[in-house]
Amino acid sequence: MEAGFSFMTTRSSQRPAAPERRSPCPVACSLDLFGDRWTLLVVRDLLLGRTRYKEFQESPEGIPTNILAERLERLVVAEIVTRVPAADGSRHLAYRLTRKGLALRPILKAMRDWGLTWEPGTRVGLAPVSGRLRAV
Amino acid sequence: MEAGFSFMTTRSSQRPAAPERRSPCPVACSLDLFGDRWTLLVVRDLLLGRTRYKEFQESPEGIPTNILAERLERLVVAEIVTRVPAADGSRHLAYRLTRKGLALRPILKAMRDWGLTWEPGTRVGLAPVSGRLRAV
DNA sequence: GCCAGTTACTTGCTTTTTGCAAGTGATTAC
DNA sequence: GTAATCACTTGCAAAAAGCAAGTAACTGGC
Repeated sequence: MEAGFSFMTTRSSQRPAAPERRSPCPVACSLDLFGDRWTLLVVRDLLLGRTRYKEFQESPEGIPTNILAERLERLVVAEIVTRVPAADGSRHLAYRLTRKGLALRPILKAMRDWGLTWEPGTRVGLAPVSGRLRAV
Repeated sequence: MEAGFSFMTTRSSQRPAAPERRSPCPVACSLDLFGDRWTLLVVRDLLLGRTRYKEFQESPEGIPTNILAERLERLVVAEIVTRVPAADGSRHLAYRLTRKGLALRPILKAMRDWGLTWEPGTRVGLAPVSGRLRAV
């Protein structure tokens, strides 16, 4: 419901206080936020200039739609991503990385470099959109 | 069974061929290997000089023992970790990062830096063991 | 040599999360 | 006005996580 205008709702004002941290370790805390097989792929897509729900769905890994919705919500709550109106004037949504989200770039870059070096058969597949941001 | 000598068994010779990759993207491939809430915490402990099963269990996050066993096995199969005899001459096991595993350091470092910068309340908690390796 | 304790796990079971398919209401395109 | 698209939600089966308990091999003290 209320899909097209959800960026105007109070959805992000629900603050879950503190969802319990396993330890004060910054690595453990990071993993509590994005320690799963999908979240950083959405961040990768965002870093490559993708901004819309449908674009995330079209990535080659094929994220299930319910998981995509849940991860986007988690990223918004964590203030890594914000919902904004789409740039094209339509009332569709767009997702954008906050400064906190853009700061994830070194993590993604380190993962890409590690994969390219140590996992044979991997290669940079997704092209950055337009000229918005260079490769992860 | 046969705990003390399992590093002499053929356990690591069972090769699962290729456990299906979601895409050739190096980030997706990395997440297939360690995209969960626990695996990189074990790698963190290894980078800090911890080498034994019990030491991993004693980390503040409290990894469940069955998950620890499964993750260690996966890391061994992925050739990120090797099982070796403990240094103290006893017949206990020790786990050590391979070159491939040591190459994960930039990822862990980027996560630590991000957490320290963007997640208030986090701090470097685990001390490196003896002089073996400096902080993640 | 005997017994208690430690190490490195395994097993069983319940809860949570994932993954797939189908459905839905608002918006946009023709 | 009708069909298609967008951004989801819902339902359900399967997989994984999480907890507790158990266990074989080894070690340490007497």
